[in-house]
Amino acid sequence: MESLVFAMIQESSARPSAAEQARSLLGSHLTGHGVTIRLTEVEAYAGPDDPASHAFTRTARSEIMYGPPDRLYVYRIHGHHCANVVVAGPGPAAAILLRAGVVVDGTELARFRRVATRTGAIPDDRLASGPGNLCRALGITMADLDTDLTDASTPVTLESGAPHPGERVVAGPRVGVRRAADRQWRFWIDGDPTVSAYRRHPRRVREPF
DNA sequence: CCTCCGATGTGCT
DNA sequence: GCACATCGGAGGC
Repeated sequence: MESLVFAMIQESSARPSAAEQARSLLGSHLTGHGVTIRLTEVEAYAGPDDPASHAFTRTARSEIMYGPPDRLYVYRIHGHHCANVVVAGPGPAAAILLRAGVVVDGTELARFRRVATRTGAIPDDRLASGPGNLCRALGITMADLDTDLTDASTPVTLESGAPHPGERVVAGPRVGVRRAADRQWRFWIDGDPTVSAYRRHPRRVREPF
């Protein structure tokens, strides 16, 4: 059986790129510890050919990206958690960073989790906006590292879906990355209020593909 | 052991 | 627009 994300791409018999698989994740439902979101913003990260990817240097941390697909890769940055879906790309390693979503179930629980870090009310469209906020809303921590997302008995699961009729998918450069900043590997649903604004890395470097 | 540095979020100017 | 809190990964020594 093919991987979850790969199975959603119907045309093309060739192995889909990380970017194609990222795009195909939009509209899918991700459930984490009682909260479900519909994905609206994702980014693709590849292997040794992608200087912005953790898999660019193969270490104990990035090893999971070289392993089987449909596993959850969680890492910490600046004190926050970020969640990725490992996919089987044409290269030796790839994962999709989950950047934002609309909460479709467990809204009260998501609000409760987010309130801990912020004063005052949080608008519903900000509950899972940004990779760190997404993880906090869904209760995703390092304890969820390597979760099999196709196993319904785990606290974190992924169900395939697609953008609603009429919704447009757009692409742009990945947020906050220093290297390979010209690669248009970020995908989002055009006009969705949960999608974050683009921010350049303070010391962005140009990189020939 | 030590230094550098982010796939970030928030608040302030 | 900018500053900074914050902390583990990675690599140099």
